[in-house]
Amino acid sequence: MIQLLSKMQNNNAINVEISINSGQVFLWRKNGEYWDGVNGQDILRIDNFGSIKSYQNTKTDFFRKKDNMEQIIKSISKDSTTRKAVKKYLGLRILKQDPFQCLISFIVSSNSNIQKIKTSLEKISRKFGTKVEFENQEFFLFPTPKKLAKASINEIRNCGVGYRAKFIKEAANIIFLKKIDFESLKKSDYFETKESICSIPGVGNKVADCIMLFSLNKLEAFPLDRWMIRILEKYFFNEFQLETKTITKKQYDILHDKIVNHFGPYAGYAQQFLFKMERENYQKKWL
DNA sequence: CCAAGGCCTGAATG
DNA sequence: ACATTCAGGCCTT
Repeated sequence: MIQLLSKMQNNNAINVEISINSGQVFLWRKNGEYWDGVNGQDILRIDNFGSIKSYQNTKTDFFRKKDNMEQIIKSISKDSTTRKAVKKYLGLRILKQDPFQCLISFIVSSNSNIQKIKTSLEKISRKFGTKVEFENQEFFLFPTPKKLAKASINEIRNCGVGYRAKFIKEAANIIFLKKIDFESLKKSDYFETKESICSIPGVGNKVADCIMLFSLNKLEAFPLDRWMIRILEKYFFNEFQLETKTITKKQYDILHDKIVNHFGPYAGYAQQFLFKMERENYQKKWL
């Protein structure tokens, strides 16, 4: 009985450090016992128990506390590799980010790495975001869609994003003009949402899955980057035979279908646990 | 529909 | 030192 109780508590626990250091967010820093980070037009301060203090006093469910982790873990634990990852990184959560910041972050992420993504996004915030003071410290909010839509490509490029600068400007403009509305996409299904955001320049399959998983509540999204492909080849060779070396759009769709068949509707959580485990195995740096 | 090549940049590799 | 390669992809040909 006591064992059962403690097991349940573990499954619902939140590990802030692990969650933030899992490649989902970039504008975060450790301040003593707190983690401070930029989330759109808000700044969050989080303590070790996952309690959130918000600059805008918004009640954001940043750690998705409403997700039933008991059920999710049970659902995705279809194989020994995933069970191992879940056990090792218990408390890892999918974070519910500001969608616009998430969109820009993952456009920046393409063909890049965490250190550089972080540097670029910090420059973008500092240059185009509003400076605010919170808990006696200086922060820059993430720029609004309007601000980035009006910025020149050269100004954006100077933040170290290279050829992605024009993607960022065009993406911001699409959101500013409300050609795509995140709130309505939150209510749409996976395929409809994916088709919509893949129309944004700089957004392909992988980036779209990140945006959907980390900010639009699509828990079946399963971002397939080089690391995940490597993981599938290494641990899931029998489950998902990868037919070609390069993942074309169609191959990506076929593979995603197989993945959801295997892991179920919360496949995105499986992805996050596996990704975290493998990156730690290779001692990759986070923030 | 698929394969191949180009792309900003900076850290790592030789 | 200095050149080449490579990294959480995407777009064009």
